[in-house]
Amino acid sequence: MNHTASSAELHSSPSDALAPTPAFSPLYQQIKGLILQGLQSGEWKPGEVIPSEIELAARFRVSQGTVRKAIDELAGDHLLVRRQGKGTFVATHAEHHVQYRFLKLQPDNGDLNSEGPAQREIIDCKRLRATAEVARALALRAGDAVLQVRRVLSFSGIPTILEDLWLPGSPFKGLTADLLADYHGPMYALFETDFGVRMVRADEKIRAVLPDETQCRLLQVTSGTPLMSVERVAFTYNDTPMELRRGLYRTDTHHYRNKLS
Amino acid sequence: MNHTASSAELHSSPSDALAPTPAFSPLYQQIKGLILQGLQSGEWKPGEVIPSEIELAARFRVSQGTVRKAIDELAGDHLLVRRQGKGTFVATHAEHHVQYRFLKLQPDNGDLNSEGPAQREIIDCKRLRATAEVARALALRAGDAVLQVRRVLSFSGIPTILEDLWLPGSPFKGLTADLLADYHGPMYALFETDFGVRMVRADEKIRAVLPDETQCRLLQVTSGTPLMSVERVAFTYNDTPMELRRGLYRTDTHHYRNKLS
DNA sequence: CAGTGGTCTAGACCACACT
DNA sequence: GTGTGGTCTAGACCACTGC
Repeated sequence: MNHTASSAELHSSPSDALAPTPAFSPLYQQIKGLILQGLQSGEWKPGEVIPSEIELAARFRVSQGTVRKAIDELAGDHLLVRRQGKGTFVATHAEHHVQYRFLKLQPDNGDLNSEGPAQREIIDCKRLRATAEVARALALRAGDAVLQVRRVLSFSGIPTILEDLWLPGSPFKGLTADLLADYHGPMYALFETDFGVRMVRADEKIRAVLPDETQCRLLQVTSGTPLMSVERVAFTYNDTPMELRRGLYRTDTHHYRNKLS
Repeated sequence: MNHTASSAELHSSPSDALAPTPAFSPLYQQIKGLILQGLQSGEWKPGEVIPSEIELAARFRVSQGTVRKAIDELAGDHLLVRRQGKGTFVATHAEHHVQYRFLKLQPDNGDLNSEGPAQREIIDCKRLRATAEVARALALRAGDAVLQVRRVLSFSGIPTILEDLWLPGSPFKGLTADLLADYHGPMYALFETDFGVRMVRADEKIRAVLPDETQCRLLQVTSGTPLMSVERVAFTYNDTPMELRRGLYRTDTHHYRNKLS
């Protein structure tokens, strides 16, 4: 194919000469954007196969190598998963292997499987109006409808994590305490299947804090027990914030693990 | 070139048929290993350029594309840095841009530059014998010589981080409190220039704790103040542990930031 | 200008999964 | 066997750096 011609189609119009950058972007970046569109639009849903590299190359009128590089980057971002001989799949939080990808707390004896799955208890799930703080985190306006969920996770019967979640009201219309309680599996998997919201990345701010009275009761600790406060904002495609989560972690039997590189 | 012939040279001997895996590894992985050797052996030092892709391709008798893929992975691991038009460089902790790559604590008002560099105070630097715990972390034997360093980092005059470091004795022979105090820049940069030790990755275990009396004094906090305990093991090439570091972070004006993806 | 990394292509062949 | 992703090659051209 003629590369120059095709990239002219894909490039932003050269007429906006006012742009500070010439806005050149390589073909594979543009292909990446097109595949991303397919993911956002729901053309390919979590867990499904996307078309083969050859098909995509034909559709976008580029070489297979260019599609390959685009998919490589998307796989690197954990948006796609490649499986040799089978195809390329849309990543999902519902797989047993990568379950709890965003939960970094683990038992002190590195044995992740020994303690089994967490026991979950939904304390509360109510509809309310966003405070200024919640609105800012979720890119809403103060007063917009939000859902608040409070739950406790226990390991081996010991309450270990107390979480408060805030979710934007409209995408999560229909979410109830019962729905959460009945679902077995990661909450982010439920969000995918029932609300079409896939969490792609997250930002955490961590501090050491002391619990208030309510928190003491729910986590069964005394008021002087130091806890980790983990404030997380999770994003879908397009860097849209879709969840604010405040976690309180007991770190007497568990620790937060971070790999730096 | 004849690919099969060349990879036969690079592959591990096919005679060890007892290996559970056929031990097949792609050419670019083997090239990656060869470049890694050059880095470990000190053939190319931090901050220096490595030979161009074309030169390496000629040296290893493979195509430029194969060298490219090897370098791509090493750059992804932050072992190399590519600079278009200039060449490929060995990564270093001495660059202003990526300084403190492993320090995730930052001021609550996201302004990383406003507070300027940390004030450092070396409290102690002494030679002693490894406890069982330190020995395990550093892959030494209990009783082996180690160096222990204690220091405090302050931001805007507020003592914020108290760190204890343990380093294996032999690679760091000659490290003194004066050397540390006189050096301006990241400690890991000093390790590179003066001891030929480059830290490549690290593992952190984080907890919330309360300080003991000594820690209270050094950080100027009361005994009930919750602090973050950050236990880090840092590794050089070949996954060799070279540092155990226990940090105590005040999180009243700062927080630990973690990006999940 | 020459040299470097960055992109794109086309084609061959290998490894793996399913049927 | 057929189709998928994975590897390797060779060659062309682009973008950036510094002489």
